[in-house]
Amino acid sequence: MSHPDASAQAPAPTIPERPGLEGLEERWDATWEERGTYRFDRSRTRAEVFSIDTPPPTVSGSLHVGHVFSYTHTDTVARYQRMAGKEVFYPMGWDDNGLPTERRVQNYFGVRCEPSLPHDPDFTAPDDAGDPKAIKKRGDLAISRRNFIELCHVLTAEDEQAFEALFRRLGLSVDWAQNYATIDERCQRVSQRGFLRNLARGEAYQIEAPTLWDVTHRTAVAQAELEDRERPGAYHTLAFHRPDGDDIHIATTRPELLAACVALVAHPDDERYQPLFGTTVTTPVFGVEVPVVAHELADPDKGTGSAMICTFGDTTDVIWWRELNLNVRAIVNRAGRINPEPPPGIESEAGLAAYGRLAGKTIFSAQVEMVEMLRETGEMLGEPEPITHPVKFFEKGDKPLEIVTSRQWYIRNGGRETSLRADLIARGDEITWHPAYMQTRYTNWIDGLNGDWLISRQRFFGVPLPLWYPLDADGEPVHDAPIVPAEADLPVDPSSDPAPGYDEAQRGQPGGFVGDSDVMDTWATSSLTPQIACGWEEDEDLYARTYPMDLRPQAHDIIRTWLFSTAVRSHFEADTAPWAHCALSGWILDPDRKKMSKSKGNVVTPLDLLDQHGSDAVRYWAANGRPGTDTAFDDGQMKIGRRLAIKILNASRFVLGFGAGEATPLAIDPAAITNPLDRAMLERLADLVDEATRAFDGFDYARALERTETWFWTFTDDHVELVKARAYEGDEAGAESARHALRLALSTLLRLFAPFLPFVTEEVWSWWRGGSVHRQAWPTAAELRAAAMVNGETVDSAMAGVAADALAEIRRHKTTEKRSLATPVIACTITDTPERLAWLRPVLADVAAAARATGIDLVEGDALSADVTLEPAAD
RNA sequence: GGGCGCGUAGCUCAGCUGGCUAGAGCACCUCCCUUACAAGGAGGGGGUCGGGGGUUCGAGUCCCUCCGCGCCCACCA
Repeated sequence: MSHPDASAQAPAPTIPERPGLEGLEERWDATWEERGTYRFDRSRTRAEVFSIDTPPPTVSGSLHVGHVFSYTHTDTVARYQRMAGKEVFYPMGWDDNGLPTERRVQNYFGVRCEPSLPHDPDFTAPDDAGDPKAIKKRGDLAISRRNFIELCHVLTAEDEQAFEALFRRLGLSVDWAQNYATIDERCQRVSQRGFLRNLARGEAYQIEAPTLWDVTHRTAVAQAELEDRERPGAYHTLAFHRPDGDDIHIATTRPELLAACVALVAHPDDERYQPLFGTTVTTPVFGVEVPVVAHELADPDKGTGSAMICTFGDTTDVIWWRELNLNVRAIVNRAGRINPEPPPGIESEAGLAAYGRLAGKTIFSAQVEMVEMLRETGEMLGEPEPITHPVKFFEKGDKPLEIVTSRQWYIRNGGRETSLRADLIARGDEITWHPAYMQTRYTNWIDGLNGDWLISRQRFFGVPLPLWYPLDADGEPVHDAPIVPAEADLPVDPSSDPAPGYDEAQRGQPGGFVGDSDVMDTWATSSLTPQIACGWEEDEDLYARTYPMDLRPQAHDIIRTWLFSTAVRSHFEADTAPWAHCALSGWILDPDRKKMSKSKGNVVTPLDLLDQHGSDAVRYWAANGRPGTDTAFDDGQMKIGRRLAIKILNASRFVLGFGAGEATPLAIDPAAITNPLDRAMLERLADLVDEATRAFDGFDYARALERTETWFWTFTDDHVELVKARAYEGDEAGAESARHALRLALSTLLRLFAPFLPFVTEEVWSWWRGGSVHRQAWPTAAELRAAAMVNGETVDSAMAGVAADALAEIRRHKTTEKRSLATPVIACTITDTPERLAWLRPVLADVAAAARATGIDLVEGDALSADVTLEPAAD
């Protein structure tokens, strides 16, 4: 073992007179950094390494309490693994890629990204950055994508420093030398290489198809980025006309799409409509002839049992359109407005005139106008009937999604292939889920996929798709023949780098090339965090020692995005699951049981929290949150944590206060531990170590903490009280036994607490022992049981409980008599069962001393009771 | 509509494969300066374990059902 920390010299014991928690965070963070306490030792083999796929927090403002919560959970596990003998690979990443950063940069600098502009190497950030008034006056500055990304780096660099400072203050045992940012050059390279590999193997493909489209951001979005929101709407009942003159009625919430109607649909078993299948009807207002078709997705119980199919109103329309081979009659453009030109099929004069009234309008205005026209023609039955219904939104958008046809890039994810779907579900079985039921969400998500993973985004601040297209003689791009870069040239930006084999002058020229202007979805990069962190194709030595990783900690709401997409990429790239374990953390709820969020204005600043309570105390609260369980924000728990930390300081000071005159002060010599009570205590401590170890091995840090804490308080209240007198003034062997046992217990407890309370445990460790407590070996039950043994004989740990019970019984009398616990006991008789008395006898002297009794008589009986006579109160 | 989780003391929660009188902390009440700690200590009150059935010698724990809460997913005319 050549770890730098192992060689640190043991300091001379120095125990402060009045130990405190103030300033521990700064002092120990600096020391850990200086000593390289958490530095990853890359000489270790894969089997010796525990690697963590740390979630890169989104750098778009500030960290919140939820981060403190979940990152603490991971850190306790990391610290445990490190002490248990693993070399922990614990990197940190920053997710500065994507829309949130883009928005901040636009607003902060007053710039707008224009991918068609050439890169300006001399560009510098505007002087008036951060001054909204000045920016408003001058207006937004259009800049190239590469310049825009440079600005993103400027702004995120500041955030990243603040984040690192907070995480250090919190005591995360991250190796800060292992750092990445999802928009940095290495990540772009890995991301683009990953995509090119997918492309080469046929796992990535492009297709022109109906796509979920956010009109605000003007970008395509993926299924995983959808959310439903309840919105007011209304059923409009419209009359379509049969050739025989009868009408057929359908209900719709989107009458503005009537011009996009390509068919009516009803369930094949619906007798009302069976006679009409195969016939045609004409649409109201526009007079377009459309077929009546049958499909089992039509629900006879909804509306009138028949629906109009439009291109495209919702995802069901897309299914019907595809499976029934219907026409395209698109009317909504990418800006969310009605196209100026009518779609094919509208040919009558009245129809064209009606369409003219809609052209160019927003969806909302078009609906108003359409309803007006339907009223005019009398083809709407009654009035619209208001309803509230769920509408699909882009999770970061504020207008309902539309569906437009566009050319996009996809990665296969099982959404269209049952065998791949089964393979990916099976990957879930290779991962141990904590808690186990979270795997169901993964499986359900894959089962519910209805398409492949759309990765292209019509945005700017992201990793560009590393592709160009040749232009034909007419200057039209040949999409089927994408030009790819050599991997050695990555990363590339096709909007400023010329395509291989072309000059920049040929950009946009007939016979030249054009760069793909899209970027990849942010998940397309973050799905590669194991590859990024472990140095895939960048540092093969590191990769071999760290991948596949041991642990992915993350929040449960992004199983469908981050977790799943990571599984997809590792499946394709390495034919393996990305990690052995994943641990899903819960939410932080505010005291009203609502999810904490910025918009509700109930976010507490993490730094304030750490200042107010101390990092160990905040970590204590966090570590009490069960894996996967939502937890209420509770500063009461932080106060308890603080008290625990202070108690550790005081108890340690007491335990280490003995034995200044010993030959080797503060040594721990198991051979000196001979007293049965001391030995029984160590037996119990061994049980605790077993339990804490088991809990940690199952990633149940909360249980490990709870058991350790309970044990510790019993230790201070009972054992320390019982042996105090003997440690002070007992005979030499008895005093030595008490002191050595106390020190062994303290050494063990400090190590058990170290994952939770890294600062206070390190502080105490430094008074007394060399090196960092965080690089010590995790305690074992075996060493404690061995220490508790004398001449190969063990003691029954029940002894400790019997002694504590007897003492409690005497204390009860003193309390009931309203006397101080220091009151001397003149006479005392303890009654208990023969079995328990047998345990009590060997430790009776300690009980008597702790009770301030000169002697205790024992009487056999049915159960514990005590007859106590106290020294009379002096008036 | 499907799936998952939760419902134990006023509050926050433990209670792991069913087993001694259902626990902890906080809050509340009483008492105690005791030479590690008053940022402490000793004690006390408080629960039909969401309701109802069932399996079992025995159920907070297993099964069924109902009620309530939360989350995820869904093709939402």
